[in-house]
Amino acid sequence: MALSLKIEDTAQAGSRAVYGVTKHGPAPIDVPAALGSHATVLRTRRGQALALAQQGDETAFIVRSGVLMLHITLPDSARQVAALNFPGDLIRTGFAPPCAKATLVAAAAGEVWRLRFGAVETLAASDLGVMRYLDEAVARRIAHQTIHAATLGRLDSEQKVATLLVELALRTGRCLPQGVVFDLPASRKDIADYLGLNPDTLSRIMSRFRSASLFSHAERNRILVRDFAALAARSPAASSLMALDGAPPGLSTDASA
Amino acid sequence: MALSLKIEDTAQAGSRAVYGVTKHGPAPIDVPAALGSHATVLRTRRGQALALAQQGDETAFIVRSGVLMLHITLPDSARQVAALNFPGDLIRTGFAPPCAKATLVAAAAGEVWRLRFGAVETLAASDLGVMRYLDEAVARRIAHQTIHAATLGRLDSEQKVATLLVELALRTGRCLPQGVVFDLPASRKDIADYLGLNPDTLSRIMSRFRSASLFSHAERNRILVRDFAALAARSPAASSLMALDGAPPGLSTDASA
DNA sequence: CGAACAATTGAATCAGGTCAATAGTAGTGG
DNA sequence: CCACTACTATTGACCTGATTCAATTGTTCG
Repeated sequence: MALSLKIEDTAQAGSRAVYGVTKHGPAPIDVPAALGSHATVLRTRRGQALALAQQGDETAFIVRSGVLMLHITLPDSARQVAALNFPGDLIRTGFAPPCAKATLVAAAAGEVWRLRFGAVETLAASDLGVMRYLDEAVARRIAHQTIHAATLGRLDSEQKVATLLVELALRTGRCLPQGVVFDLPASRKDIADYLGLNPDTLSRIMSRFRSASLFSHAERNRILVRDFAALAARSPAASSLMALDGAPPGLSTDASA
Repeated sequence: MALSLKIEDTAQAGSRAVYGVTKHGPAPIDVPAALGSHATVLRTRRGQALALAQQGDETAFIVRSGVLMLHITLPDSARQVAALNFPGDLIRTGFAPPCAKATLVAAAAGEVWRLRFGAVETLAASDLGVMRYLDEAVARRIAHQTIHAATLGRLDSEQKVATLLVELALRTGRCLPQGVVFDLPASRKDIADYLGLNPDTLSRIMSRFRSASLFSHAERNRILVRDFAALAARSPAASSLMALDGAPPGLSTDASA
């Protein structure tokens, strides 16, 4: 059961994303190592689907690197990407609503720990650090979903896209002298499904932002934001996200003045 | 600290709602009594606001009866009702995103337990029942928010309203021979804010549903659904909600065949 | 009874969705 | 290395569902 990371998946386009992701972490609480010794380590590839439940048991997943999306499809309805999960985040079988098609899909190459939730509970009872992590992870997730609900329900499409970009910059971005760089972790379709837009509209808005110089494409699927503050100004959720996820060091957060 | 329910708040329009709410409960796990002995019991009145944090401490609220709404207002944005909380549900200070105006408002008269979250954690470490309740309550909430995200992001306005009515019927409805009865727990404005609609649109759709005989107004703010199955058929989330919250006994859930 | 407010409803507008045509971008096999 | 195919993304023209605005009706409460 102990960690045996003899996996070589520095494959494809994975490595860089991983570095970027793990590097900056004023993330509230670290994942207790105790959980690692009970986990099965999974290596994910972009697009790979993970079974949400392991042989009927309630299962927990902890993202170590990369990004995981939870896809939900209600009967007779379009798909919704319910959540993006970044390193440190926790997902449980019970988080997905019953009677809906739910899939956990890796958006980027990365590492995921899988645990039986029963084992996590047992651990939490004896190890206060684990309990704190669980409570903290869950509260952060709910706060995020709350922001996301406000985004879906009350923002117009430009604001929605700006909010996503801020979120990605905060959670997967690297700060370079020229600005913040991050990868779009999914296809236009997936991103549109996360924001409750359709892909055409999303594409239009990205073009609009690009021509307004809010960002530029370093290369395919990679985005460079020169002026983070200008981007943040377009998202009503920016300040909440920064408070929740922490701003990458050196960013214009403080320079908001 | 022990429960001292010497409160007479059978006031106003409260009583009936309360009965309806508490009666049918195939609700997954009951709130452990152990929590009650550490709780401050609050009596709520419709419209009353509760402070989300108690003197800076992380605070937990458990709804015993009535309905609580979490209002969120992102800067420069319209208000969003992030969640409706029914009996058995748990709310924590940490669930509200930082940097946003967050308020906990009672939609109906009822009873709420307030606890320091630290005390809850301590209790959970020694009492497995409490831990189970917490995990369960949190998972249910996230599953609900996931459904809500899909509702906000992917359903049209009729489906949104149908989904809300199903949710209310399941969680606060009473089954009478003529059908299911429940109260609208908030003003049109609040309900619209929950669904990401504007009040005019909501009103139009309610009228449309009424003239399609999907429901009738027994009295002001009270709704009678004769044919629950017909209503459920309009909401893609109906089956998920029924699986999550349990259908009121005698309802056409089983008769879906 | 009348004032303040909540809900309904119609008409005009617009943001975003739909459809369709085009242009990029892998990936594959000669 | 270069076609060739299968996708994914972009963009324009058009259309529709939802919002906005405003006028009206209904409800609550002093």
